[in-house]
Amino acid sequence: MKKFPHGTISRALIYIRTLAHLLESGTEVVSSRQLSLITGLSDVQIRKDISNFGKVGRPRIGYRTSELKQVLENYILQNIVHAVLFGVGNLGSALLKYPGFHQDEVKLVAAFDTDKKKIGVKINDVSVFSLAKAEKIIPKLHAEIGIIAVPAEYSQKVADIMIKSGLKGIINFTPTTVTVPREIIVKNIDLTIEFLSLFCDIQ
Amino acid sequence: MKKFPHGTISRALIYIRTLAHLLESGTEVVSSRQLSLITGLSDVQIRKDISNFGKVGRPRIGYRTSELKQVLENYILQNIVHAVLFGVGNLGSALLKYPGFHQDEVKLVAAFDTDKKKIGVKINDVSVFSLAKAEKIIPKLHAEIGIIAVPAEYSQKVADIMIKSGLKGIINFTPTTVTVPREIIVKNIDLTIEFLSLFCDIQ
DNA sequence: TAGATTGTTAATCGATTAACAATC
DNA sequence: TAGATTGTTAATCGATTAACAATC
Repeated sequence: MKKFPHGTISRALIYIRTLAHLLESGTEVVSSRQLSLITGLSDVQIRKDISNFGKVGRPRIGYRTSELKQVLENYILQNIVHAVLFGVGNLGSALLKYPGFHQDEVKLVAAFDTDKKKIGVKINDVSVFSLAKAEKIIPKLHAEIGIIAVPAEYSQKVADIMIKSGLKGIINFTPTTVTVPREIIVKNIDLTIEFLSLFCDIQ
Repeated sequence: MKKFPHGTISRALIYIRTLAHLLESGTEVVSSRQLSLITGLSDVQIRKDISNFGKVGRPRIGYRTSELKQVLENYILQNIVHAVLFGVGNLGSALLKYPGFHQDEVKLVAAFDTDKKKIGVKINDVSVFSLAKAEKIIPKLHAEIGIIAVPAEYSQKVADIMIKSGLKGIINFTPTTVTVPREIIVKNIDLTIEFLSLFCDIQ
């Protein structure tokens, strides 16, 4: 699954969504040009991306909507991603209720917090456990990814727990850099940086 | 502000944060090698990034912490970014309470919703207005960026209102593509895609 | 057949990395 | 001076874009 250019996976997910919409509206065949108009990406890039997954289109005709969707999903969505959440504050709660996760792609399987008022409750069918039990519970859950949504000063502590628990990927919503072994992959989603870099772009 | 490589701005914001921490702990001078160890970025990249902002370091010595922080901030943080929020649901409420915005860099100046129960309330000192009044209110606020945090099916409608209101940048949290004029810049933050692409990376 | 569209190979572009000269 | 570190110029790398051949 490593052989694709970096952005191809993200764009493939956009293609899958777009194809799902087209299928709903009964569109059976679609060209790269049409996909380009919908997604704003260039038709060349769309064809290049799709060619990574095999020769699925027909010259002169385009792509069969359902076939292309199937092919992309076979490569990318074979497995549901199981994630655990650390920190059930405002952001954490919003993530537990995030409607995009309620489809079949991403599933939050547990949440952890240190606040006794939160421990034991269920939010959107996900149980909140004591942070102290994380290392015991997580290995049983087959989770791959952990989400850091705690206050920034605890992010490293939580990251350490995640690594001990066997998680392989971390999504860090705090505005801090966490230090992890090389084989662990961290993705930082820093909202302030997103705003500021967009702001620089529009200047 | 356009002349910098694409990632330089984002990384510069990380440098600013790191330098702030170092300053707090009384570190007066720091080398690119030390910054590398803290941030996980390479020392060469750090020097290259910093060189975009002038010759601020001293060979053999390193960078003066406060001076470097000042220089980076002068380029990047001259202005506060003013943003307006569309949609005060779970995610929208979390954004209104996001502690990262309470510093000086990003300020949410208004929120809009269609739910009468929400209109008129204040969350974290930000007033929630009727969506119908957006086009009247926004031009008076000097806001630059709009945030889409409404249900996905309304994202295009909200984007159209944003454009009519004179906003120049859009941060779209819905898993949809919005169509906008070329001069408007859209940044999509699609949490499902973030999870899935991280998942692909760890496979 | 002619025309449209895919998929591939080559060219371009931008960013990262490496090498090294400048400098305190 | 010798050594360490910056900052710049050149090399590398990867991704995007362009050109075009293949094909229905």
